[in-house]
Amino acid sequence: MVAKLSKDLIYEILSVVDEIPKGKVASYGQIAKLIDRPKNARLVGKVLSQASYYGDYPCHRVVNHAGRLAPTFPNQKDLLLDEGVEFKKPTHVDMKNFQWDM
DNA sequence: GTAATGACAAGAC
DNA sequence: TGTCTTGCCATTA
Repeated sequence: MVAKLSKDLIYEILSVVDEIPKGKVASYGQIAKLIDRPKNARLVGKVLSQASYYGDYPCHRVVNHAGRLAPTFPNQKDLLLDEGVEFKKPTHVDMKNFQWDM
């Protein structure tokens, strides 16, 4: 227990993250919209930073709108590559082909 | 109550 | 995609 965010937010966000199909990535904005909070993209990031504490969630499939990975999660790239997600650049995912298509 | 912070988004160039 | 600016929102001090 490091920082208690709204349990509602955490549950909703992690619930969506858990639905991201393997080999795909979703943007914070996408998730924010799915939880009915289109402007809470930043909150999503905060919750995700603690996601590992609340449970086992594929937070590595969540990237920002530019396809960049989390600054505190360097291993994220490796995990994505292992799932088939390609990187156009060392720091950017190929969003065009691997963004979660709903 | 106010200010600062953050794994961001969207628009403009 | 990259960088800069503005906007949003919840948490923390």
